[in-house]
Amino acid sequence: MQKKEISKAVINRLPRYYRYLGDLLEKDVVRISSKELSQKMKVTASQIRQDLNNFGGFGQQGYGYNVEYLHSEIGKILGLEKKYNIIIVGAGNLGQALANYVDFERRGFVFTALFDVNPQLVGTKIRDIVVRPADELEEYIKNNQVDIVAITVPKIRAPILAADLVKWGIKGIWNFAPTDLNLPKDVTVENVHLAESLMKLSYRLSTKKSQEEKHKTAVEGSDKTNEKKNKED
Amino acid sequence: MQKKEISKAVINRLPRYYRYLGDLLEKDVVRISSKELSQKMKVTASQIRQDLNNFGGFGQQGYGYNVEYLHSEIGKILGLEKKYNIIIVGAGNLGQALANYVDFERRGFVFTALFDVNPQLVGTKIRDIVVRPADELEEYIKNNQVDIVAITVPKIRAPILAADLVKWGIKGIWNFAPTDLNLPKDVTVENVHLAESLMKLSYRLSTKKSQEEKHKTAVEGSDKTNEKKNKED
DNA sequence: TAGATTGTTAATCGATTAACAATC
DNA sequence: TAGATTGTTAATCGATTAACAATC
Repeated sequence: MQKKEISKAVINRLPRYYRYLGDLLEKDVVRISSKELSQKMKVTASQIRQDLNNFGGFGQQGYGYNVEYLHSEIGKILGLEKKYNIIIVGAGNLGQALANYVDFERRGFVFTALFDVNPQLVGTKIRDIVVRPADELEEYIKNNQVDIVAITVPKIRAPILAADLVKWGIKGIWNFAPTDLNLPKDVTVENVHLAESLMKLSYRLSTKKSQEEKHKTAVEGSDKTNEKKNKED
Repeated sequence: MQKKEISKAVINRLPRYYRYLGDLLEKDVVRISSKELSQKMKVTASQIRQDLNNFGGFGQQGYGYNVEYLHSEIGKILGLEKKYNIIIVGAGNLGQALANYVDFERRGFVFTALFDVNPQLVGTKIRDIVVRPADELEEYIKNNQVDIVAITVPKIRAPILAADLVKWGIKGIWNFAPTDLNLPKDVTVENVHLAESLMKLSYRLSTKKSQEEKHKTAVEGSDKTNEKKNKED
């Protein structure tokens, strides 16, 4: 009785629901309807109800959803009731920035170690996390519970490192290197490609600019044509 | 004669095409067919051809695509032939990490200034970029070309900052604060939500784990049922 | 009970894949 | 010319939205 596969689009939206519900919770909001939430989040109420019903009925007809309950349920779906030990390989600026990001710990993501090849960095501390030499990585993984490895090494080293990590039993990789890692399918890779994010921004900036120019010309040229359908992400 | 709107899914894929073509270029590959590229990128050849034909015919029947030409054309589409001045507001770890990321400059993204409210940070330098006091932000924007503002301030300050930036004429925002910014539609916001990325990873880790358990049980219980359709992102 | 709002089915819309004629 | 591969149309698939009966 295989449960229907949850689509990736739905999963991508879950953390955003979780965030909005967390904000509501902080404001002591007790209940919310799909309609109210849809207005806040700028999505359709229908989509919210469809998304949630992939995981079960969390609401009540005529009432809506209990904020605290729904928040906690989505947390469970996202696997946030568990604790994750994360190690960071690459203690450069990005690795250090991650290690300093205390906020993740609230959600159960704990940075337990940092590694780097650079002897200058080895031994230094980020918060209370000491930077270890990269050649101790294998041993560390064998002797400690490591759920996720954040890869913040240069592009060229990332694929080799990833292959090693897999060999040593790692199943979760948070990849910041600007490259795709081709790993066995039982290994989960989540990519953060900052350069690509920036390119998307530049694409939208340049098309928006040229649209405005076109628009200006049109207005000057003929008459008012002011209607603008816009579809945000 | 309004050109058909390019879908967001297509735009999201463009930077990845650009990256793969850049890699091929470095390896001195002269031509590539949609089929070869599709195998490298693990997408369908049909999708590649459809995507590219949103912007015009870059290939040649019987030959494929010229790597250098296609790379350069996608670069133009992404707006990478222009130069973008980026300032960073929030010179904490993440802001510093970005400022240090030299690689963006190759693509025409130049960090020109850093701002922070913390007097301890003001005056310090990241590479050759000095950290300025936040109250000089408005003046700086008025006197310098600023194309993109990277927001790396705490969640609570982000919406107010963003509203100010818009007031001062900023049209492009690269938002790292874990909140949505509701801004006029002529302002382009690109979000990088690291916490949400981590939650997606934890979702996939926890579901994969339970699938394996289910799978193991199934195998033990009955017999081999080893076929696994998998659909990666 | 009447009103509100969910859960869920059906209709629509959009994106992906397949197929093939055009053409290098 | 024959083979290869694009550009593009048509078919399929999936995701979003609309609608409404169920029910609190």
